[in-house]
Amino acid sequence: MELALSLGDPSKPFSFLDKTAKLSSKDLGFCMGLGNGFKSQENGDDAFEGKNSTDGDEKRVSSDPPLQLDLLPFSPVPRPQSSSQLHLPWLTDNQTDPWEGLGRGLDVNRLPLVAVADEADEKAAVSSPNSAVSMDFGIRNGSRRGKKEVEVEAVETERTSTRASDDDDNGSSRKKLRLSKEQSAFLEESFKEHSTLNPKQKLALAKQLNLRPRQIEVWFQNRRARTKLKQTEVDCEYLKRCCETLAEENKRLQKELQELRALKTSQPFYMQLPATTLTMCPSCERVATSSATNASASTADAKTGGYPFFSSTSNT
DNA sequence: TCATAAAATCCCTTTACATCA
DNA sequence: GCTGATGTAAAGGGATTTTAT
Repeated sequence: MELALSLGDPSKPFSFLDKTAKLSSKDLGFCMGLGNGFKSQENGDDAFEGKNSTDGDEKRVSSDPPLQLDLLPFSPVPRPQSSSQLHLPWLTDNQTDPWEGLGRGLDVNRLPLVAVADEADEKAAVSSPNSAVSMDFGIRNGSRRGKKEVEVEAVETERTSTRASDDDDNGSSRKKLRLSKEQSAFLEESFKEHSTLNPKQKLALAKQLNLRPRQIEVWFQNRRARTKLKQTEVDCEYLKRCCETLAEENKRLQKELQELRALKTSQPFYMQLPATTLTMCPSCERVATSSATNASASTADAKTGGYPFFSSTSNT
């Protein structure tokens, strides 16, 4: 689906696409895009890919519009911290090894043993999606949490690990686990950088967070969906306001037109003045200003039987 | 070069579970 | 403790793209 609506400057109907235009609330014009079809320029795969432009995944066009909302004159929520602080594995441009920096990442005190493990461990991680190691993530990360929270998480750890073992027994049961705050935060940071992942990045994240790649994938899918939903809500709100504004404007113009018509009726020769010439299409009765000269106005008078409003010029 | 199947990934929708008031 | 609302992880399905044959 693709919906584009443009009011205002026709030369830049989609100024938000070139990312440089920031529409202000003072601008009468606005542009918006909903739905699919726009490649995210902001994502600029290179920044995400580092040098891994040969992965093939970068060719995929993100169907999401840029995350940043250009419709409304609000300031986007400032990012709490730069990605460099987190050292996301793929953010170092000169990095050829995707695993380089994993350990630096969240400074988990060398926590993710799986991060230094070989590929064989990935399968192990698959079988234990949310093991105690990952649940311990935040604690080792030095996050300040209350005792209760830690206790809850401990219980949750036990529960999830139990569930995981249950799932191993019964693969048909749907497992529902809560990602830890640290995992969510890290995923959020990753998402801020790029809303889509290539397989390498997915694997890196999975190892970093000790989750299954499928979980990373699903999380990003759900996250994109949430973003899109919020975006749609904001867009709808803005469109609603625009609609109201336009309705008011229309009402005002209609009223003005009515007054002019009344004036015309009461003062047939009012428009002998060399003022701005108004033209009206006789068929659709739309009025528009024109640069008509007095001469043309007088010509119109002749053609319209002395009614200067009705110019022969059709501006519709 | 073209056709095609397989794989991967996406989005969308739905379901199921966790949490909270 | 029960219940409804909400949030979200996960699954399933269809569409699209890429790749190998």
